[in-house]
Amino acid sequence: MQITRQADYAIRAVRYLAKQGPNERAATSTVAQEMKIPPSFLAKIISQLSIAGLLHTSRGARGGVTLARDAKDISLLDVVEAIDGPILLNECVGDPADCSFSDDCLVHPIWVEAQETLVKRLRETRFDKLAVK
Amino acid sequence: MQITRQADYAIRAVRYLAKQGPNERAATSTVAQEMKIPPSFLAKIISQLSIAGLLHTSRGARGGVTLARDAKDISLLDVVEAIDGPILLNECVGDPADCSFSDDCLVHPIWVEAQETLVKRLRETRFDKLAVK
DNA sequence: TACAATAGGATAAAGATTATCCTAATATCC
DNA sequence: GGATATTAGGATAATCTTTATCCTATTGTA
Repeated sequence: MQITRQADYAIRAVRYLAKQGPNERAATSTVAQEMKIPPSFLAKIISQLSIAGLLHTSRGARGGVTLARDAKDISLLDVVEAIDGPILLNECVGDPADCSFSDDCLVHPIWVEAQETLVKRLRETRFDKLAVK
Repeated sequence: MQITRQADYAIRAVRYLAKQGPNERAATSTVAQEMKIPPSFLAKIISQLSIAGLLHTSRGARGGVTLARDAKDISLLDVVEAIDGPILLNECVGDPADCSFSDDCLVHPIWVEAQETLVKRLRETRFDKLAVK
């Protein structure tokens, strides 16, 4: 019942990028150093965030990473789900067909509601408020 | 970001026991069959729930399992934490010393609050409302 | 052309999860 | 007392997830 360390690293990286101007680029190695993330691991994470459309990357000398959109338009949920996949408190919430008790299971709606509350909270939280100072 | 299947099995088992009278005992094998849980796996789970003080077990012929207290005094949180350990949305919530950014990390309070909300919801939910019909 | 940077594949160690099986202990019933 | 039913708990193992590292290829800049 925990986000992975990868997701935490991803959050750190986006926090770092959120303090930069939109035309500044940071090298992965710089972000890694500043935010205490294993550099070769961060490369993978940045790649995933880029595939998810949250970051723009550019190669070559003077290349690097920027946010793909304004920090206020990137949520904690965006970043966590880009790395860990959809938040799911219990298997049955994603696919009620899994559960043989689906019809009369009184726990199911509890998980659904608790999950919605959590997801909502993470979706409301944007990186303009989380940026590294 | 998911409870384990073990925790889900534990919830099923407690749901089953919650429909019994306080002096009825169910054999692990019966619970396993009714709630579709691998029997030898359930034995371990029941053992943990018993250590956690949620169930009473008795050996020998006519032995079996009962709730250690009234269903209304057992929460979803009790059962989940007995199996999966404390709910922790991110490592840093449990031990801020882990995190080198503890002082000025703007994400930390978000995790704390979201976790508290989730925990509260699970603590409020009692098995008298969840019992198998 | 040299250099700086990301892209992405292969590999691997460690840990968590999901079980199964066997023997021991213990309580009940005849 | 002996047979039987039941939990207790240790050993084992397969599979998956997580957390990385390293190497080569590609690409952009000066």
